[in-house]
Amino acid sequence: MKTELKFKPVDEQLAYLKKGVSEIVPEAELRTKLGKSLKTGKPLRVKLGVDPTAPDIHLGHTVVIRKLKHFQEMGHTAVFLIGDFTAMVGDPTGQSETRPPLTREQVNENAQTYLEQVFRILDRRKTEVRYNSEWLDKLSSYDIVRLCAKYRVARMLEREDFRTRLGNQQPISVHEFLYPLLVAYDSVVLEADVELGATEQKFNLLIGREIQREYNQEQQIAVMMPILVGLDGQRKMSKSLGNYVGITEPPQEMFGKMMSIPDELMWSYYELVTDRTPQEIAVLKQEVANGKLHPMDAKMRLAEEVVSGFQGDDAARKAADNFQRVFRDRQAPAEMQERRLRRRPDGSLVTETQHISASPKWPQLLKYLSEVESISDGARIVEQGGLEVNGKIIKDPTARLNTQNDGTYEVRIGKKKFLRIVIE
RNA sequence: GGACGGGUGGGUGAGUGGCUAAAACCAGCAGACUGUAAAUCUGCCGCUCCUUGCGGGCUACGAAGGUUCGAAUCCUUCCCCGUCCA
Repeated sequence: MKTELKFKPVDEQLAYLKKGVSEIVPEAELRTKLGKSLKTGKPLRVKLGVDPTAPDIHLGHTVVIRKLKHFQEMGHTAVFLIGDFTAMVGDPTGQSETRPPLTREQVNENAQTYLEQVFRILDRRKTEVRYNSEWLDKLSSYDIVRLCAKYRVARMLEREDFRTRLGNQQPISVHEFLYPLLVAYDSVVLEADVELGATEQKFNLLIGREIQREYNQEQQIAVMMPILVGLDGQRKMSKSLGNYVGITEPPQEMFGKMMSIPDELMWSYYELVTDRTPQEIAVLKQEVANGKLHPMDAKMRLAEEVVSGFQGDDAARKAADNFQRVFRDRQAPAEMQERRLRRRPDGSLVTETQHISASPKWPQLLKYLSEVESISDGARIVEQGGLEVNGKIIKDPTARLNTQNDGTYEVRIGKKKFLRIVIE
């Protein structure tokens, strides 16, 4: 009896896997490996290492995770490596200065939330999850010295961020040299056939190849994805720059953020964070170019697709409707976040965490509700006409919450924030 | 170990005794315009209090002390970074 072919033909696989990819080093070798796995029926081990340096993942992280998913869909083994050890070392990539190291507790907490979020994309049952502390914790000083002996300082200094820091008279700590070596060692332990990473990881991925060779192992293929540009259209998406879309954000928020990207950027988003084929994307682009499709509509489709990928079709549909309503028709959203305040017998108000006077000034109230950064910030917004309460703009920062009202206030802060304050 | 240079607000970076909550630029925020895009224009941009006044208080120029009516600016000690020499 004939066994069913476990893998698709090499060319078909390659075509699928190459979507959106920025570089494969070396591509010919990937073809060879795919061929071999097809023949032997043995899946490739595809490594993606992530350092849990923050509790949430955002759209930028998903680019490379999606690529891992593609390999998974082709029947290969997705090895999702959590760099719980390396997160404490700190990756110098793209850093203009030494990163403050994280504690083990922070790292562990982050790792948990990461995983939950990652499985919104990857198939949980088919993913091999590993933690590099598993082996890195056990290395002796001797092992580490041996590992260091396998690489040269001159090569290390070739790396751009080291070079520029050196040139700018900025500090580089010795331990930062260790990071790429440890990551490379992970590949040795995991016997990775392929390692995924963003283009900025090229250096690390290539060291992986060299170190594997030193350990007499078959070398991994480096598959690199472009960096997702953030909402500002300028810099890489990152939490610290605030130009990101978190994948657990409420649908409306996500939708709104997606709509705020510059038009030209949407094509790269289509390519990197949706399942559209390159052909489909080309058609859309064409339609926008010749005026058949309004850029805003194209962007709305993108936003809806992205939101539905994480929050489901219904939520995405709703978010899109809401966007129409609020920003095209300039109405208050159908559903507003509601904040409740309780009035105590003595007249003062309480939130979940604090006491407020009986009729607070708006800037203060907003600060207590954490809707503005500080009271000064709130006052600023009010003075500049950014506050609307029950359809009326309030410009006087000393204006107070008037108590004669029925206890419900529909509030708009700036262009994007809406909430309903209910006093009970 | 020695010589020299440096540490200013989210970032770059001016300021060398009062006019400095600290130039300028970037980022950010609000408003106008719009498609919550981009570009542009206007304003704001430490925190806080009130009776919102060119009002009061507090905090801030690596840290701690000191000099002075007054310090980011002067002195002392310490910490940190870089360059060169060994």
